[in-house]
Amino acid sequence: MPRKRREKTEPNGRTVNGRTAVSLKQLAAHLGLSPTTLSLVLNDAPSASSIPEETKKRIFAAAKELKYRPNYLARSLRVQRTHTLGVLVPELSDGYSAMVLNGVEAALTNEGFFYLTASHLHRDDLLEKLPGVLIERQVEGIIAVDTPVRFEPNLPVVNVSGHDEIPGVTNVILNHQHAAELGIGHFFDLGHRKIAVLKGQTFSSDTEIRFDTIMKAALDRAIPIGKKLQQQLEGDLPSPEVGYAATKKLIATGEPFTALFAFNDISAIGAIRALEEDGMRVPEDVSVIGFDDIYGAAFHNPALTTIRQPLFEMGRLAAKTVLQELSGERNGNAESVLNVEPTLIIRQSTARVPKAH
Amino acid sequence: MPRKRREKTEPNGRTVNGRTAVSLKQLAAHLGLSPTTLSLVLNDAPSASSIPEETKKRIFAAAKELKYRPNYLARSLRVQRTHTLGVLVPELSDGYSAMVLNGVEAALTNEGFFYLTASHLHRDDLLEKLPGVLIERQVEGIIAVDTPVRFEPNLPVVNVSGHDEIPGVTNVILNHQHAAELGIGHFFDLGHRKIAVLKGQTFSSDTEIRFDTIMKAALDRAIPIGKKLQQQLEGDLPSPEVGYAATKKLIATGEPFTALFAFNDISAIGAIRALEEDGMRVPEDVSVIGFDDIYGAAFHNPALTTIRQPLFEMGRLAAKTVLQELSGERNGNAESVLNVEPTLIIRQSTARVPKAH
DNA sequence: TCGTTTGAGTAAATCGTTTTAGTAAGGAAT
DNA sequence: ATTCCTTACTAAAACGATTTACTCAAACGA
Repeated sequence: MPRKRREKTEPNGRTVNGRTAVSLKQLAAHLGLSPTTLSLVLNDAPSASSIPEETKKRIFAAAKELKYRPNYLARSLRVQRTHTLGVLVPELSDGYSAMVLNGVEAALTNEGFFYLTASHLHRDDLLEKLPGVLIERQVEGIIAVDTPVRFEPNLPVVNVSGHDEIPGVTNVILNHQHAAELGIGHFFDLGHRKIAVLKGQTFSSDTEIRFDTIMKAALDRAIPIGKKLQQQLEGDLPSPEVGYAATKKLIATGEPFTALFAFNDISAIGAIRALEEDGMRVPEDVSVIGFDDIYGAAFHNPALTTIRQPLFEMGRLAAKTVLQELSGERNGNAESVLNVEPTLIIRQSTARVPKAH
Repeated sequence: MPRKRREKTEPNGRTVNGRTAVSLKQLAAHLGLSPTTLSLVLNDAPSASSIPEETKKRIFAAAKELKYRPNYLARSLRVQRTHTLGVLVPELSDGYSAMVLNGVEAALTNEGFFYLTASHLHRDDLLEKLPGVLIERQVEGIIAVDTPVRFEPNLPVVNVSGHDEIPGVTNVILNHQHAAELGIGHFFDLGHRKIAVLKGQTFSSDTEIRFDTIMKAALDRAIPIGKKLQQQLEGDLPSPEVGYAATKKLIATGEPFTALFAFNDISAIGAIRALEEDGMRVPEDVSVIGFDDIYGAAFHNPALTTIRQPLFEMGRLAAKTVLQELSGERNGNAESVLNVEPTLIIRQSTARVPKAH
């Protein structure tokens, strides 16, 4: 049973269903006016002031009637602005990037901007290629989310959770010292002295400072964290699996600990599973702190105590910053770091150190 | 401390750092050739066969040296193809859309396509406006994810989890009968006869069939599900909160049940929390089945038994379908439904019905 | 009455490509 | 010696807007 719609597609790919999308020229012809006049009126240009209301009305009416929609491509080409950004992310389904993207979008839509997303999946070839492709498509700026910047930043570039100081790249980063203080401080206050740490995967831009600041905060409280209590996450699946595996290894060393500082919520969830499988209850036997506060952290069982990163806010800030550079309100060479603050969210995965210890 | 980079930004917004992005014309001038020749050679057009290797080499060399990158806008305008799709989603951070987007992207990147994402947040004004804006930007097709299609589909449109039969719109949908059979069948096999259901929010496109098929599957086994054992999710937060609230209400009715079929994993997680708060253990006292199998379902505590939707696959299929329509391999008016199959993933949130019942 | 405004528009260039339809020079064929 | 191919290119139109620099008529001022 054939259904109605596009009866035919022109060789050029343009759709013809009764009425092809009208161009300004066609609309002008229809009205017996020149495209110039229409453009002036439709865009409310200053020089349209001499055009009588009467004519303007006719133009608007015809535009509505024939469903005229300016071709953004043509306009962009002419005015040399695409109102489009490129966003580089490792992957979309890890909860982290999606939340940042949400913030990006919130900042962009009001300004009439859109964005092209490109996932590099931690693949070197894509990390090389994608920025160029985005630039070819005339994006006006690039937001790299947890992604190393390996291209010449000759357009506004903001790196969310980027830690390399690259001229021309603005980094939006969490105050990691503060985050580490909050986490370790919380453990310390609960009486924990044997703390283990899950270090992030090598490809994650936060891995190093998060680890270093945690070590420092612990040391400041005279709680050195030995080699045996450090485990690095391995594998690039955005699933709790990696935290699970790392925690298994941690347990296997035999070194006792009463608290575990996970790299993020996802790995904390995997860690808890591993701990419980080994007969250690959370938080009765071991306290666990996550990082990020993704959706779901609150509803995990036990609900995750975690260091919240304002991911939405970070995305929004990144986008706002690019927009400011574009509008000239901000100089791309100005201050290269924008800090955001973490919050300690105390839930059920942490408790006082067990008596035995 | 001023840093180096874009020393200056031209009034037109184009970057000038030493070397402006070169145009084909400039490259041609540099070589003493015409833009035509370069275009022919660079695109390896058939008529470039008469150009000697020597010249071709010069052209490629110069292009590389001056970092020539064709302006995609100009090209798109000329050839009337943007190689860009628009994707409409309710929200990015709910895990569902992100997963579908992942699949979309996987199908697109090999084909040189990109996509613009637009979230409508269930807002009517955005649902009206966004499709038009995407079309203005000359997207070649639209993928609507769990989003009603309220615009004229005069370009390829695929709706993921869309259930309205709209001429010209292809729906990618899960085989819900099968899904319901799997879930209710599983409960039945475990001995459950008192089954409660969480119905989705009204705005979700899957709400109706999912509910209807579940009711039907239950009835087929002579287990009618009374009004009191049905609760509808309310609120549009993509968080377990809504499942939690609905389950509280369910409990409040006093009607006993030993199994709960949640609308999705997120709400299942909230439901489990509510149940446990009320002293009912999962799965010992109540069995819970989720839907979707999002990341995290496996690592929830208890691990969620769930009906998996192949979300990645659905995204990929949607994108592939649009591409096929564009290439003419597929007629947009052909078969309007593409089915994908669910899988029952048995984990820890379901068990045999307790003896007492 | 002549020059100057003002009003109501328009022609043409432009953005950076692609593509169609050539051209001009040299050699081969007749 | 003329025609006809090749070879190696190029001019110009086109895509669909925006924008600069006009034109032409009527009205106004002196």
